[in-house]
Amino acid sequence: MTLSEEDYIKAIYHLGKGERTSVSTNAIAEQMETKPSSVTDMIKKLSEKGLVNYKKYKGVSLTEFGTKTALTLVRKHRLWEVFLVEKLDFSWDEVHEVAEQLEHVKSEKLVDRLDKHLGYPQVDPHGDPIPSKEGEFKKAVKKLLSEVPIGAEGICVGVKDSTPPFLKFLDKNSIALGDAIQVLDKEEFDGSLHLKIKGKDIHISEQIAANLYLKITE
Amino acid sequence: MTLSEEDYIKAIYHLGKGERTSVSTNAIAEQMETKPSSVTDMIKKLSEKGLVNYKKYKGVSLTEFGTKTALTLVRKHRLWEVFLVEKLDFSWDEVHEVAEQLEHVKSEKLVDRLDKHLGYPQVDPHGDPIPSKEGEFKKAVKKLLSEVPIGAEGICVGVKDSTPPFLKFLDKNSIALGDAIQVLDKEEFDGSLHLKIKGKDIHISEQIAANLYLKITE
DNA sequence: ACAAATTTTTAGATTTGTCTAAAATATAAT
DNA sequence: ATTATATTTTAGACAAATCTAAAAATTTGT
Ligand SMILES: [Mn+2]
Ligand SMILES: [Mn+2]
Ligand SMILES: [Mn+2]
Ligand SMILES: [Mn+2]
Repeated sequence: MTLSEEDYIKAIYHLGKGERTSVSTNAIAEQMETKPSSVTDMIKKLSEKGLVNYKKYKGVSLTEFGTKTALTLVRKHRLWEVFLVEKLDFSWDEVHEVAEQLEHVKSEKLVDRLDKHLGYPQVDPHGDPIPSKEGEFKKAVKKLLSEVPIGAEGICVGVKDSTPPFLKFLDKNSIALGDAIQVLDKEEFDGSLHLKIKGKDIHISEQIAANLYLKITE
Repeated sequence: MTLSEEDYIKAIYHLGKGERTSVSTNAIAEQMETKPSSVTDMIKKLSEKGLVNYKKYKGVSLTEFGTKTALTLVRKHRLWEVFLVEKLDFSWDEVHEVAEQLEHVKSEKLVDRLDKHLGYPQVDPHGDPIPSKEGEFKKAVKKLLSEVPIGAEGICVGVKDSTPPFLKFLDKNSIALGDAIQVLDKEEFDGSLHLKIKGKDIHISEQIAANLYLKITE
């Protein structure tokens, strides 16, 4: 498979939310930052190769083989992201572009050894699950911190309230996007939470919790 | 620069032994496993871009810019080779193909961080020197172990006598291609050598030393 | 239901990198 | 110095991936 074919397969996978749903030509074009006519050409090729199901004007979906291929790519992408953050001290938000290139390196041994080197991580730096070699993985969901059960673990991936006062509050309490968060306890009384963030225990009000998104797997 | 352009530049660099000597179309074609006509086409493009000096029928040589580009690629290639051997436990002889792909990943930060992660290595697993970010490096020479001064360090890269008896001898004494060797002492009396190989001290006769090639830098 | 708007596909062109076959040039042999 | 051989370049073609412009099919709105 060429680099381009691989990126199309990944795009179709992500647009279909990993569920082999039908995806439109225009949606793919937008995702790939290309023209719909180019997408049609590529879809035909992928169809020939048995990676997608395609009927003219009726959208496209991944075959089982296509899904397997996509999962292998997602696995590689996310393992490289972990490598960049854990081993090379890249930050959360600068790994994607590089992983987008590294994912295309062809060597099964490389991926296996990388996985081992990283200690078989389950999630990438964005909290997204890493498929196993066999293509199995837990799904990730994004929830408000206030709606998550005690014991939950995840990555802080967004804010609901993005006004300066709230962002400043987060800064002052050194809570940042990309941080791993664990919910230690919840006060029934006021809905406030005890968290563990980067080793430290902190306490936040329900109002804060209701404005932070957590990505959790399982 | 495209992947293909990069591989051509590297090929010209290696064929010219890093000395900006003139290289023939056929030599490049052989190295790249392609046809001379394809090489001519590519040379024209590289010439347009100021990477090579080219006059019809008169061969091609790297410009200063081309040499700088080649050194950057060689640096990346060799750093990835070190990574594969040191961090992912690849063996000496299986890293080249993968590094051939990894070298094309575009991210200056990635290379810098990789270099740091590896502890700023000076040579790759084949004993070849790794150019600095500025493109400086020591040259590597291949010499018989018997002709090397006391104190020399290098990588065992070949045998002069490749008959089964000699290879069996090496096996029995656990000397293998790719091993780092240091010459500790030489007996004036019989020319025999004291070596350090993979932490262990061993003693070999001049006859053995005269059949082992060492790659040493500087 | 039918016209209008949108989406998707086709037709034809372009760029990159490659190829084969033939022509041009350079090198070697007599 | 000619001829023969080898090397290099050109001419023309092709596959991959893209684009624009136009046609076809689908969806939407009334
Ligand atoms: Mn990619
Ligand atoms: Mn990610
Ligand atoms: Mn390469
Ligand atoms: Mn090497």
